Amino acid sequence: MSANSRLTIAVHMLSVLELRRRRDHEWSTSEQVAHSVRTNPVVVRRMLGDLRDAGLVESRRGPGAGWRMAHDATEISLADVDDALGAEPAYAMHRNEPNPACPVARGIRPALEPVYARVDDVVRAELARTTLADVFRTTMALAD
Amino acid sequence: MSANSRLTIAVHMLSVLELRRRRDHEWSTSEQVAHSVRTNPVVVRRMLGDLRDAGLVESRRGPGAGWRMAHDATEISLADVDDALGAEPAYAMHRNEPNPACPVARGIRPALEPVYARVDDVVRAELARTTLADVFRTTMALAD
DNA sequence: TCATCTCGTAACAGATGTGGTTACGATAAC
DNA sequence: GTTATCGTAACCACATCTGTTACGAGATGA
Repeated sequence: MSANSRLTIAVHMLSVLELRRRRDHEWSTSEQVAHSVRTNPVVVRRMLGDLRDAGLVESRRGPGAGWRMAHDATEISLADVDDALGAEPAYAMHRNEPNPACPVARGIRPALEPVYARVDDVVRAELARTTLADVFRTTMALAD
Repeated sequence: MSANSRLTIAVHMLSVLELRRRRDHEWSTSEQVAHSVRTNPVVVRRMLGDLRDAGLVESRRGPGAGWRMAHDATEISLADVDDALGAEPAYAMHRNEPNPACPVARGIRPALEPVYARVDDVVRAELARTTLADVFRTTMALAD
């Protein structure tokens, strides 16, 4: 299984917050967000909870409570969202230690490390080029 | 769970083939490769089987059989290996259809698609810059 | 022909990650 | 105090990946 749809879901949730805010609903409930994503409100609260811990959204409790974005959509990039989700790099080293008796096993990890670091850099740089406002604008334009 | 150590393992296996070839062992068995990676020979045969289907390695059966690289290490890039493994993009769309009654749900996927496509492009481009020969050279240099 | 070696591959178990669900306490508005 | 909603634990279901056993297929050489 891959964890690779989490960024999509998070951006979807944030876009729902943005849409509702523009329609004069400052706060949105996990139930309302869940309805658009077609998932369970607990799933929404879990993921928005991660985003709140990273400072991207705010939550409020009690009646009339819910969630809202903590910043303007122009100030949040997809890289920020990916970070907030604790996303792991696309490529990782061995899960189990390889055999140190073999020179390949000893040297392969330090050899691949800088390669993977560069890959991670370009991914983050590319994600940083797009903001939630960009995504929201395109989303609305393509909704019909 | 993430499938993200597969490229590492594959490059490790190919490097073992390269090392043994340079030591005048043209063919290597899955048992020998498994010893360096510290895994099961069947795991090696499965993964090298994928690489063979992509034309990166060759296999032979019977006594004295095994595996060898099908090309020079300078001619195979990490992007080729990743392709051969059938690697999936780092980011994917929703697993379940979102609610078409919501404009965000309707527009979010076409809006994110080009973003993810660009991410995939830069990842592939970065991986294409490194060949197996590059990795092998660095691996040997860092083995001690 | 036969013994032997190794690949090729099916089948299954275990670990792990993600998402969905239920449940219930905490909090805040009225 | 009633009500709405978050916060979070607990559990299940499901998919993927890895490791393992098992055994047939193919090739070599005596």
